[in-house]
Amino acid sequence: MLSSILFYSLDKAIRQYRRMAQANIDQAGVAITIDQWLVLRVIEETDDLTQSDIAERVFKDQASVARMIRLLLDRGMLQAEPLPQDGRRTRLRVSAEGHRTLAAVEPVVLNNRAVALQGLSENDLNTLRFLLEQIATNCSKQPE
Amino acid sequence: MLSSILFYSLDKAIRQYRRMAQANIDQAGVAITIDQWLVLRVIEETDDLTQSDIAERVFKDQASVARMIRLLLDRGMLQAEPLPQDGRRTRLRVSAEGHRTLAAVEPVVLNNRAVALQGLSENDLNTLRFLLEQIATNCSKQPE
DNA sequence: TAAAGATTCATGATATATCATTAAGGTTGC
DNA sequence: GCAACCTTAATGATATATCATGAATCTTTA
Repeated sequence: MLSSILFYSLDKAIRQYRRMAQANIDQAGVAITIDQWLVLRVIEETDDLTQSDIAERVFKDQASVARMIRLLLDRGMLQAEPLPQDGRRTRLRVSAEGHRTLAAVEPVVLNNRAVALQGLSENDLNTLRFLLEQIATNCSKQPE
Repeated sequence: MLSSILFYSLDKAIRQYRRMAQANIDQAGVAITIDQWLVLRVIEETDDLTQSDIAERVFKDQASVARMIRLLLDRGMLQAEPLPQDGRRTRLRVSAEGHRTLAAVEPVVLNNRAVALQGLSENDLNTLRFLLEQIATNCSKQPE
């Protein structure tokens, strides 16, 4: 039935996109995953977020974000300094290496999007976004 | 920009759906993940598939499918018999326990879909599916 | 029919998803 | 000022995603 095909299509679209996107990043010679890239970009944009804040923005789990941040620190993309006003946290900043990586990924991401959305009009995109938001809202409304 | 919001919405919709769906399955007291359920259903529908065939149908990787099948076997949802005509493969069949599980999950899945798609018309669903398929096609066309 | 090649499945490595829990550090209320 | 409570981050456990590779088993072909 249609509704089952729908979720299949949804899953398929996002997976194909992720595969293509990651393949293109790899091929550009940049060593970062899409998910790490997303986190790095959020930190670049807004300083001074907690892991939970970041998780909310990238729509992931705090535990996932904690591990991604650890990886980004290990790879020298991020730097952490202690925060005097709160001993639990650190202040995260994108390092020079991190900025270089973001700059290198930027055009690849733009190209990925352009490729993925070929043949879709502005109007299509708006429709799509509206319907997807509706689904997300429906799903979060009913925690039962 | 719009295209970035789009992929965010796509990601969000599928994640919210999966969270809700899994939560409702858990709450129904059935011990299976959505992904395992999907594989089990494919095997129920069509006997005598290779792991790669199954992977293609559920849009996953052969390696992922191999591990899910192992789990389903361990949990008694599936049974495997050797195939005389091909020593590499086994014939997978849904066990009685597997059938019980599928039956228990069925109404939950139908309800999940109904909840997720509240307020969307038949026409909306068609539009959505068409656009998502377009994106998937765009992404798979360009492996570069 | 033997060697080369293809298919099938399993598994290692690394990353992510999710839930649960822990430990440490803040905040509040009395 | 201390006890109860909340937040923050880290981590364990389990499942999945992906790529790569290995091993066993067909299949082809010369």
